[in-house]
Amino acid sequence: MMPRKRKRLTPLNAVQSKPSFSPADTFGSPRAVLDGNSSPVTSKYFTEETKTSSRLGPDFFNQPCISLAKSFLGQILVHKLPDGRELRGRIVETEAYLGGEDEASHSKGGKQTARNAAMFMKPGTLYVYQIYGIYFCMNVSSQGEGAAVLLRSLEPLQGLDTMRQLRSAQRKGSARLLKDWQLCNGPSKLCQALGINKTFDQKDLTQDSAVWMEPGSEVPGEQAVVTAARIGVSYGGEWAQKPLRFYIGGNKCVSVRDKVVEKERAAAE
DNA sequence: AGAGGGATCTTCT
DNA sequence: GAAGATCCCTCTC
Repeated sequence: MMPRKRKRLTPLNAVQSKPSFSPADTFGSPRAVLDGNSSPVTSKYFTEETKTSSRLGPDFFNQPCISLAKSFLGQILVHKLPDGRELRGRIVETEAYLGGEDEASHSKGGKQTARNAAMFMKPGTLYVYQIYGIYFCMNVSSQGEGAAVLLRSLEPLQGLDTMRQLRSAQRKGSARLLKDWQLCNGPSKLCQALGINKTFDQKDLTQDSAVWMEPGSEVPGEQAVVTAARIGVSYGGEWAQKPLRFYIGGNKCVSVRDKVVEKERAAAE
């Protein structure tokens, strides 16, 4: 009968339609800190090799799922917006979704569908899917048939004001200011904050010009990594309990902390 | 601090 | 036709 209402703007549209700048985004000091990429880096004294070499390559992504999930902790995810602004976040929480045997994975039973095709593509391929009709979650394909790593939270590093805009766009109480640590502390929050949507599905992190990963300067040691059960997968039977979630202990931006595991950890000192 | 419900729509049974 | 790798708001303790 009646056509369905459509009132929502996609986050990316929202950003692009912004007046190209945000007062808060401009740095107070004349000499801005890291302006990242952008501007004409035409100095002949700086080869661009230093820049391009900072992207994580195929060798990094070509790891078994669990190994990759842990290795992601501390690395930097970057999205360069169409207008040149770069959004950066440090990965602090991930989940491993193994192949066919994993009952909680979209690739359970080894079934490949139009939606999960990216899970079966080469390591470093993004798998982005929509959930609950309104949010997105982003994964990175790893070694192993149908295996991928879900990115659950980031510590925002650069472009925080843009992130705040993107996150507030759809929120009712947008007047309420989000704290820095609340910008990316959840799988769909980080997608919203970085402007990641379905169009990023099947993109290659080792090749794409708009999205990539960089090696972080502060990578946690084994000691600092907390291993716990995955979130929101109760339908997965015994697989729901398996320790396939990893996060940096004590980091404020982790979405869900496992107090029991952390207590055991402390006791094991 | 924790429980409960609504939003919203693609995907697969 | 039902459920979902979520988030946010509101209500209650």
